[in-house]
This record gives sequence, C-alpha cells and structure tokens, in this order.
Amino acid sequence: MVTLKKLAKELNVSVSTVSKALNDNDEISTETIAKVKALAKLYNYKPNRAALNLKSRNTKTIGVIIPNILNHFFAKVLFSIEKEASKQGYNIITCLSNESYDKEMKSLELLSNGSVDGFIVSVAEETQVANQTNHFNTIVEEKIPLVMFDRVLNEVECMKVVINDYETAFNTTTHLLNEGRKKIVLLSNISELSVGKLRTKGYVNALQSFPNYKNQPIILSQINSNDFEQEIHELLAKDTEIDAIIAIDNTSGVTALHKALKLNKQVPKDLSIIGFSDNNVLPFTNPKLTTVAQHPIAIGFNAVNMMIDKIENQTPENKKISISTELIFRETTL
Amino acid sequence: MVTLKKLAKELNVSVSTVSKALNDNDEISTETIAKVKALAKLYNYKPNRAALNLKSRNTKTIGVIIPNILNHFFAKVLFSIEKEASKQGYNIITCLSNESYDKEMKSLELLSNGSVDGFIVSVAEETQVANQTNHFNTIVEEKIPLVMFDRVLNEVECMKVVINDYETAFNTTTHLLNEGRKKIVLLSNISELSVGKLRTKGYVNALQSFPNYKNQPIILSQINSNDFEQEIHELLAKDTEIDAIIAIDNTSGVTALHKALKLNKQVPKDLSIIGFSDNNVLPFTNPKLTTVAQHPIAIGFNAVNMMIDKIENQTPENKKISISTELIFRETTL
DNA sequence: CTGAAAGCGCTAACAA
DNA sequence: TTGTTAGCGCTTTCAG
Repeated sequence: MVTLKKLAKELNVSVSTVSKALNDNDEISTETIAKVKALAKLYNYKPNRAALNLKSRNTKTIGVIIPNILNHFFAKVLFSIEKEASKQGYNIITCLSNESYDKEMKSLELLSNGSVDGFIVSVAEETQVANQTNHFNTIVEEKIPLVMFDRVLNEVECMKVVINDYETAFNTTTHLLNEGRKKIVLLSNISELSVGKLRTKGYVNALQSFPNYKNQPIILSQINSNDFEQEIHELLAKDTEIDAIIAIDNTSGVTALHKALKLNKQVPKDLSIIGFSDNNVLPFTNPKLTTVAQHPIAIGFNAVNMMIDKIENQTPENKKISISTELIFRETTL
Repeated sequence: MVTLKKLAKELNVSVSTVSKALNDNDEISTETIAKVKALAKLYNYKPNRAALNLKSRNTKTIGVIIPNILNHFFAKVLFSIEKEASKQGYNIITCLSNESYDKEMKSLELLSNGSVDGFIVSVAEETQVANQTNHFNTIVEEKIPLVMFDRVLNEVECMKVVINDYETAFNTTTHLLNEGRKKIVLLSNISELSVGKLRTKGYVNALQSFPNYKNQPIILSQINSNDFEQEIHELLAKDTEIDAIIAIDNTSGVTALHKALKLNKQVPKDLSIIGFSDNNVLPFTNPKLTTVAQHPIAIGFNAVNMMIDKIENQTPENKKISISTELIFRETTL
C-alpha cells in the first residue's frame, strides 16, 4: 500500500507537505503541488480510509438492516438507499436480520463501534412481535443517528419513514365496496407487524363504516407460506360467496389469483383481487394484478436524506415522514 | 464515545494495562482484569473500529458489487453472502452497479483504499459487453483479493464461482428434445453476457447433435423488457409450430407462460416451458413453471469461503469453482 | 513555502 | 504485574 510517507521520502519532502499538497492547501507552492500530485497519480495513491476515519471520527458509511432481502419491497428500498447514499458519497454496510431479533441486535452491536455513521433499519418480525426496544434505545442513547422505515417501533425515539398504512387499506377496501362487493376477505402473512395491524384496522373500519355491508370481516392470516397457499385454496373453494380479496402483503395476492383461476373463477367478474406490490414482475400475471404501490424508491430516498441531514447538520428533532401509496388499477378489479 | 484512555483515567492505570486486561493478556492480574472489564461493561465500551483497522491493516469487511438487486437470483446470492460472511465475523459493504461500467469502476476505486479486505463481484452488463478489464486488473495488481461469480471475465486473473452454463443448457434442451419437441425456441434477455452466450451455445449444440431435429435454432433476445413481452406474444401467435421454450434468464420464462396461456395454448401438452429461476415465488404460476435451479445459496457460500481463505491464509492460487445446476420438474414440462 | 510535532484509539515490544 | 513508548496513516497547528 502506498502511503504519504512513501511519497514524501521519494520526493524528499515532509509528510505534511505531501498531505497539504494533495489537499490543495495554498500554503504549498504550485510546483510542489504539481510534483506531488504527479507522483501520487503514478503510484495510484489513495488516502487510507481507516486513518481518515480515525482522524475525522466519521466513516461516510451507513449501516442498513433489512429483514428479508428476498421480499421485493425491501430489495427495492435497498436499491434506492444504495443509489441515494452513493450519490451523496456514502457507502452502505448491509446486514440482513432475516426477521431474527438476535441477528438484528448483534448487527447493531457489531457496527456501533465507529463502523458506521448511522443506521437505517426496518425492524425484524421477531423484534416487533416481542416489542423489543432495548437494542435500539442503546443506539439512541449513544447518539447514533437512527432511521426506521416501514416497520417501526413507536416507542423508540428516532427518525421514521412510513407509508399511510391505515388510510391505504381503508381506501382500498372502500374501492372494493364501491365496486359492489359483498364479501371481502383480507389475506395477510404479516399480521404480527405494525404495518399489518394498521392495514387490517383500515380494512375492518372501512367495512364497518360502509352502510350496506352485511358480512363480518374475514381475515386469513398465516406465517407459514406453504400452508397458506393451501388455506387460500380451501377458503375460496368452500365459500363461493367471496367476491373480493385484499392481500396486504407482498406475495399472497399473486397466490390468491392463481388459486382463484385454478378454481375457474372469473377474475375480476366473480372476484376482485388487490395486492400490495411494487411494479415488478409479480403483477405480470394473467390477468395482471391490481396493486397498491408503496413507492419503495421514495422511502429509501427519504430515509437516506433524513439520515445524512442528521449526520452532517446534527438536526436535533426526529422527523417522521409518511409516504402516500397509490392504487394501480390493472386487470383484477372492475 | 468511551475510549481506553477514559477507562484508564478512571481506574488510575495506564492505557496499555486496560488494553491488555480487555484482551485477557496473562501479564495482567486477575483482579485488575476484573476491575477493568467491569468498568468497560458499565460504560458499554467497544473498541473503535477505525483504530483497529488502522493498526491491524484489515477491516473484516468484504465489498460486494451486484449488477441488479431486483433480480431474484442476485438477491439470493447476496442473502447467502451476507449470511456466510456474518457467520465468519465479516461485514459486507454492498454496491449496486445497476449494470453500469462506470458505477462498478467507481465503487471499486472508492473501496480499494483500505475500506474492504476484498471484493466479491458479478460483472455489470456494460462491462461485459465492452469487455472492460482494466478496473479489475488494477485491483488484482494491488493484491486485493477478488472473487467473480456468475458473470465473470476470463481475462481477469482472480477467483471465480460459476455454474456449468453450457452443460445446463445442453442438457435442458436435450430434455425437451427427448420429450419429442420439434421446434424449440430460446428466449434470452442476457445474450450479451458470458452466461447468456454459454447457455445459447449449449442450446444450439444440443439441437445440432440431436439426429432427428429438423429446425434451425430460433433465438429471441432482447434487452428492453417491455418490447420483449410483446415480441414473445407475437412469436407464439405467429408460429404455432413452436412446441417448446427454454428461457435462459430469470424472468422471461414466466412471461412466456402467461403469454402462452393467453393464447389458449395447453401447457405442457402443446408447449413445454423451462425457465432459469430459483425456488421463489416466480414459479408459483399456474401451471407451475419447470425451472433450472442455479443454487444461488451455494454460489454465495463458496464465494465467501474462497474470499476468506484468501484473506486469512494468503493462498496464492486462484481457484475456479463450478456449481452444478439442477432441473426442477414442475408442471410446464411433460 | 516547508517541516516538526501532536494526536485520533489502539496494540505490543520493551522497560521497570 | 504494570507502565512507557512507538507506531499504524493521516491532518493540522505551530515554528521555522
């Protein structure tokens, strides 16, 4: 590795001269600057990151903790975080909690030693179910900037980026009601999560505030996705009065559609289906799935910008941003 | 931030005593060790990473450069890399080249300053099309360990993890031939890539070495995926003799299936379809897609282990590992 | 205009 | 058993 020392020796000047020259310090003569830069270029000199970090007490790195990278929503948020961070000269260290509290806690601990300038996190399922907040509070106490997105813990005093889960589910359900649907089922494999609860509440309240709706809310929720497929099938097979489905997670809308088609239901004539999903390959079913777009790009963008603002300007208050969703009509609704 | 210095002051001992005590150095008395550790725990002391890096000249961090995180294959490899790296005490800095040569090169440059101990990369499309190797050769010259996976550049002297692309396509095509298929189309949106070329070659050679196959190879390849959907549709609509499709990228198999169904083709009776895809939600079509499993978990696992072996044991040779694929029969083949 | 020296936080050889 | 010192690579104040 080529260091300032080496350049200095070779040029018969001091280390500090080289350092200043490379930083265009006007204490240094233009000739010296030129000479130094030429040699630095020749040797492909790059200032050592560790030394820089030690000196400046920052790393230009953000720790990102994602529950599940195989979920397209999170993949897209990560994509956006990386893009925006990179644009602003920051690197990201990615940790995948895989929904485990333990992994999440350990990642937080491991990186809160000066490895990163702050954390952007979507909380693991285990953490949310048990409502664990200690590991995050430790981070907050250490004054390390923290942004939670999508799945957040209200009890933790930090920046937050969410979507308007409740309103989205309320409005989506209302749309189905306005279609004239009489028996609307909610499908969820995220009922333990903050977002799942809010969306479920929105669905229930929409049904209850609709004058002519007669049925009770029907909620099919499951963690294990293998059984879930089967359960969806059985539900649709047994109860032929079901005429609409709102699937509040990222995949079960597609599953429901395939099951409905297998049962020879006419979609959307007999049955409307709305999923939560981004504009990815998933909705490219036949017919194409109507979905709620969660705007993961905007979520990542805002998370990074809040973070960098906090890091660089020490803004004291903890902003909470809510991103509005959008119902994208395709072919599984009337 | 709490440092050794602070602990030392508080305990009226020297910094080195504290350091040694925390590292269980047997020069230090058990009482002192106990005292030091107690205070360290109380203050939640964590050794500063930057200082450690500077001292030890390693970072316990691997730079990972992925072309496209929205591609499920790469997401799963990343998942695997993170899991294995984490298990071995390494962090990963993730960069997304988004298929851009420029971004890839800049990421490489930015991180090759002691930010990481090595790189795991799948080459960007632009880089492969232009066969750019300089930026990687610079890394190699600087003796920074480098593993390429899936999309590799043969000209670069580094470790490699690939799948047996040629054989896979050959065998898959042969399977379709053995089904009795007479007109087999290859679909690809990756024809510019090393892997795409190898797979295409496997397909062509399989057709040519099959005695009774009469038709020429038919290859539909496209970068722009919007048009691609339309083109697939037209191809299937126009040429009704087509009775099998091998889709060598991650998504077009699903697209082809949906288009075929829309055209009222019986799958697999009239038309067999095989895609390249992992065991994710994509094959959960109706009927379920038969796919070539690329074992992304094994790819990530091997990449990390090669990398860490190189970092920690300075193994001189550059291994190349080939992971075998597997044809997973579902419902779109006979 | 250039250089010497201190210090970021840590480890480790050497002294006491 | 503990402390002193040097040094990892860099920046920056202060002297020259």
